[in-house]
Amino acid sequence: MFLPCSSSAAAASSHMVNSSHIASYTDHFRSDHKTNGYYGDLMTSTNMGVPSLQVNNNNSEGKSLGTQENRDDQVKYGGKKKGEKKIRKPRYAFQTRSQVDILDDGYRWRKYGQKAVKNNRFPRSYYRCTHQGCNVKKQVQRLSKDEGVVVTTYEGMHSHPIEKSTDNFEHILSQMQIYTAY
DNA sequence: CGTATTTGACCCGCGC
DNA sequence: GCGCGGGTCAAATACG
Repeated sequence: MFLPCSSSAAAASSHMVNSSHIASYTDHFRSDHKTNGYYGDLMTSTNMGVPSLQVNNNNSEGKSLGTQENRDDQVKYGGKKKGEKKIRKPRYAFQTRSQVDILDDGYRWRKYGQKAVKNNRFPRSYYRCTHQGCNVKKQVQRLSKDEGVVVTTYEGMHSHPIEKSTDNFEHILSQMQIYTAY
């Protein structure tokens, strides 16, 4: 995915989160033996190139939900998709410690929703990649427990190049810390 | 004026 | 069947 080059994101914040548990995003995955390790690789690539950042491996169950998705699923709630597989799309979450929720990863995102999360006084924001034909989604939410922590969940994979300069991305990398890869 | 965000309504799966 | 929680749409609005 992103992170085209290894950047010098050594700037670790003074505080870090050990008790983070992202694993809750792997809620549904069991079905479909489709499990191609494919997405696992994807995930691995998330923390690629980023040297010296602390990977939080406390969540022993960082499984890579193996279900695949059909990309052209324009499911508007008027007409369901072809009614094929009801498999879940894999999602990948990582949390960062940042003051701002909107971490610019180089892609253009259009916000399409915001919902309050239960047991969380902060809302969750839903974004979609604006690139034509790109259905990648992401959602961003903040932990109510520790408002300094932002959880970003990606869904899908970009099939087009990044639109913005990576310099900026390195810049944001220097401000955040990735704790979990999967 | 075109594009992005806001926001309530709507859809859906699930549990009771 | 209904209510709830999570996710999405789309009209209105804000913004450059």
